[in-house]
Amino acid sequence: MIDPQLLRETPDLFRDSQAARGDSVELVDAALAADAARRAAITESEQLRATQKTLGKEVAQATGDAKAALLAEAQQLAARVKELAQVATDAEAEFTRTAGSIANPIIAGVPAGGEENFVTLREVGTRPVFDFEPRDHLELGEKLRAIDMTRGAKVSGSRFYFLRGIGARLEIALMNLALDKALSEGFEPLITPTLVRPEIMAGTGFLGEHSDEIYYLPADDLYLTGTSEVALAGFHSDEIVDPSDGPIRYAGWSTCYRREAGSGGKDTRGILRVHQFNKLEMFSYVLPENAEAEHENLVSFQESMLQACELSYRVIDVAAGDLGSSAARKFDIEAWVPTQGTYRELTSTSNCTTYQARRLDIRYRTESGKTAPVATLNGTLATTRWMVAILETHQQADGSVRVPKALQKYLGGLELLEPVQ
RNA sequence: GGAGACGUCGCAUAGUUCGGCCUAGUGCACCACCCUGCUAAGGUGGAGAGGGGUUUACACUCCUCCGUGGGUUCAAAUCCCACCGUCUCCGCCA
Repeated sequence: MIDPQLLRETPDLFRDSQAARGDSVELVDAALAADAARRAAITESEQLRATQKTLGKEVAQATGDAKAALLAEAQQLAARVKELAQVATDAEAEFTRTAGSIANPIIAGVPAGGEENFVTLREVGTRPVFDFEPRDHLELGEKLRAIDMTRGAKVSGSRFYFLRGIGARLEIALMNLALDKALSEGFEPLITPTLVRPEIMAGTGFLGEHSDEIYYLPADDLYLTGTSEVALAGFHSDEIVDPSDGPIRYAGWSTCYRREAGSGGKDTRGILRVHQFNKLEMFSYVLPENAEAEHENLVSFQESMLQACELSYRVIDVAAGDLGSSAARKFDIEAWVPTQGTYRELTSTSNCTTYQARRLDIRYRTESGKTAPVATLNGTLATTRWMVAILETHQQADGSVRVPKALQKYLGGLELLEPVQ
């Protein structure tokens, strides 16, 4: 939810943002009109309500004929109060509907346009060069007996898989490397629920544009989360928190579920795009004025993870039209995937400013003692998908895979993953 | 799944019988000041959340909030219904 006061004071900020995203600019004017209507309706309704309360007290004290007369008057007034209350409720709902569909205004500098209009901020590391024909991650995974797609499909359908043996160990190692990184940066680890209530799902903004991406359990009216961001944002919903001494940081470890409804036929090979995977997610609650600095922090933590995995990558500033409605800016880090000859997304980190917090009612106390919404940020620290880049980047001619130094201690000192006959 | 008890402004509680004097009282904790020869005690005052109006701001003022959402009524913390949550017992179950 956007800031209604900011909307009133600087509507052009929202018009420009909507335009850069390729969203409706007219929505801004509709919301402004709805806001004015809403406030007028509230004022009228509340004034009449005040009259009714006064009259009610007179009724209680009156006796006899006077009471009967007052009662008749009060009855009529009650009907009118009810009408006006309904008008106010409707006006409020209309404002919520229009203003609620306006996306978080983008931060100055975010490139306008769609998916292809991203700006590359930097490229880091050297792309691997092979003197043999490199194998893709699935072929490597099968040779190492690390990934089993066939049995995954047998048990659960397409886009499901088993991580097996060294594959299972490699994922756990990666997750633990990420967890230690998170701990060293002051994140409190949380193992989160992966089934959440509708209001939490809606509060994080996933029920809008992404609703067909989400698994839903109608018998229980619960949603399976596609990221622990949902639970981490809901963690402090309806609370007043204190980020005055620095960011409140959580690292959420969870399995993630995605329907991949709109991606039929895309990335069908291997574990690049699957229905279920594991992820360590960073989440920060910060003072609004510190949000951009924290955003840079999260990116730097991610970069150190990619560097620890000895991957070649680029950091991109995602274009406005490719941002979720909650994000005011998003940086993705994409790793070089040799057999695809391109970069693929391994992390994503969004600055949601106060947009998400306003919807989930997460506040802090300002110095004057008032409450105000905090800013929230989230970003990936590791996921199952990283194994794609790790396997392909560090492969050798015989199908073995070199283990990045930083991961070795999480694999009992293992330096090389070797094919299983 | 069955039976029962419960849910009040940070915490703890009063109020619900029988609707109006609840503008929700009290204690603890908290903040400011005062007093006090000192990590204590005492005194005075302040202090919940959300939203309107009016303000540069402060202040003032009005409305809403007693788990959530409906309903009855001139009037609901209080009566009715549904839902959510917590606890106890029983049943079932990795």
